[in-house]
Amino acid sequence: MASSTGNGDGMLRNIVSGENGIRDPEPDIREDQLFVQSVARALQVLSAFHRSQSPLSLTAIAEASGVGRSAAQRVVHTLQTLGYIERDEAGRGYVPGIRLLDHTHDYLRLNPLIERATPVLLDLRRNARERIDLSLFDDLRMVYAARMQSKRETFFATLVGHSVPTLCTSGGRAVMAHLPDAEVDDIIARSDRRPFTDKTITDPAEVWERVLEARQVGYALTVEEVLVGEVALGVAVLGPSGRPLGAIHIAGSLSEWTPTAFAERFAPLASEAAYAINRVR
Amino acid sequence: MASSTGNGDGMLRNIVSGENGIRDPEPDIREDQLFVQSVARALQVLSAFHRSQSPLSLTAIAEASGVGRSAAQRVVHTLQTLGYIERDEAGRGYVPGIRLLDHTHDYLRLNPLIERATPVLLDLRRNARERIDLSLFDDLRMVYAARMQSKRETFFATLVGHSVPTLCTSGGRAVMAHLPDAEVDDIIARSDRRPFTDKTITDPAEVWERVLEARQVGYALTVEEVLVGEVALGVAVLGPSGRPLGAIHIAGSLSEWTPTAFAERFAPLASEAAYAINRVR
DNA sequence: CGCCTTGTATCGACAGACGATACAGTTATA
DNA sequence: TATAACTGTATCGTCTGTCGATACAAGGCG
Repeated sequence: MASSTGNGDGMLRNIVSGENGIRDPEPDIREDQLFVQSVARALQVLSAFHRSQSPLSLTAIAEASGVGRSAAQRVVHTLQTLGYIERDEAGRGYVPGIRLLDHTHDYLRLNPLIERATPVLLDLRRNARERIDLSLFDDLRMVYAARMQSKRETFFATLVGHSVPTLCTSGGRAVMAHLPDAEVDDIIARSDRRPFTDKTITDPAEVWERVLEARQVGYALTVEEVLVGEVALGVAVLGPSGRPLGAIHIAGSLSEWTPTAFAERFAPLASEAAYAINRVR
Repeated sequence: MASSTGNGDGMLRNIVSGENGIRDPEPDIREDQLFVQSVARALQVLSAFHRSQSPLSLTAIAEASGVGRSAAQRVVHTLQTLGYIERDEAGRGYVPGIRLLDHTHDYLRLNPLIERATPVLLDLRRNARERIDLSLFDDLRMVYAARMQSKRETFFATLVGHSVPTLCTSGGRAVMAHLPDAEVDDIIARSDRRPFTDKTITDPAEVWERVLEARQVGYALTVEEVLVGEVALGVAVLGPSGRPLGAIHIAGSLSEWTPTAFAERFAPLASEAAYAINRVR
């Protein structure tokens, strides 16, 4: 049941799952004088939900977060009191709490890129009539911060906070095109290579090819690398220093577009939008 | 220079500010055996940004969160290491970190209401061609969890996590219409009465009138109570037990609609959508 | 019906967080 | 230019507050 031919479903990553193939935030936490363990434990507990598709029981949280049962209990109690964790509707187990959205709001509000980008993206969506996303570059992954749907979408793919590997998304490749070679190598080397679909390109040489192409034309195009039937075009958005901070995506369906037609139609629009965002201070 | 005529700008709440008139989450935290102070401190530190419009310095965080400078320093250091706080682009001060969006994603993913509502809302937006929101009922406030823009919007009003008082929004009134009288009284009594605009209705009797009306017709309509020029229609979304969990909003501009025309056009659509969401188990 | 899992609660011991304090680097004021 | 007022960073000893162990009530399930 585990590995069959090697190209079966088991090898492909499931995009709807919380498991997005990105390693844990805590690689080798040094125990500084300044590093507060109890704070880290609290966030570990909250992070237990990253890998879950359903409400978690207390003991499930404990083992998922690698914290003792007692500690988990007390932390959960505290987080629940503060509204960061809630009981499930049905009363069976815990789910993340609504107070988390307050911090989401703070993050989005205080992110200058999002502020600059929002009006431009709304314009872009009106003109393009396809799905528009803004994703933020976070090392190995691109995190969606603003999503503007146009047609019917799968549920999970439309959520703020969803993240996909930098390696195999149009926006990620566009971002890599603006990074020094060494950093690109580094990202490719450290990235998870498991494919999402049969078309996902994860071979270092092939990825590099796409990155170089993106350097030439100013945008990156991916076809069915994350979602079957989807073509996506990404253009990087740069910070004042010229460093890429994220990317604009335009995504469409292969049932309506050929990849080349899609690129011809939307590359100018996306580039223009990215330019508008970069230009504003 | 403080209070002039009493109806000046100073009396109105600024919707773009982080200050949304909602009291702090911590009213009177009892120090249980089970309550972990250091966890609460960490979240207090993160909450310092709720009232800020710009990056905060270490000392600013300390005093905004009511935590000693030393403690704030260590907590910030930890949160930064974990990615929950970042340095500002310009290097002056701190802002919330991108890792917060991971928890946003978890919250949205694991919220069954959002899962059920998303496809319905996308349909609704396609049919209505106006802005569609899903807000979640959280005591005195309604928190926006999904936003589907259609036309140009002001930046801050479009963010996930934005919250507005239950008292004076269409969705909040629709929710109150499904609550027992005592709870409605309670909410009205505890709510902040500061108006957003000249048209904001905060008088208890008048609010009750609107709630009763919503009980009759099944929806609530607000005109310019939060944003000048905006008319909004809200319909409650119920949980399995019949308790209101949130609301669907449709919002339009008074430059295109009279309030009555807006209600006639969109009340059926919104009700139908809410019904579809309620129905699905 | 007893068994297993759920969440809740208490207590003593000692890990570890707290406040005080100090220092270096940068921006503002005299 | 001097100097004051900030920034962020770092160290240390005391004592606070968290940890693990342990126990118990309330459902759910065979």
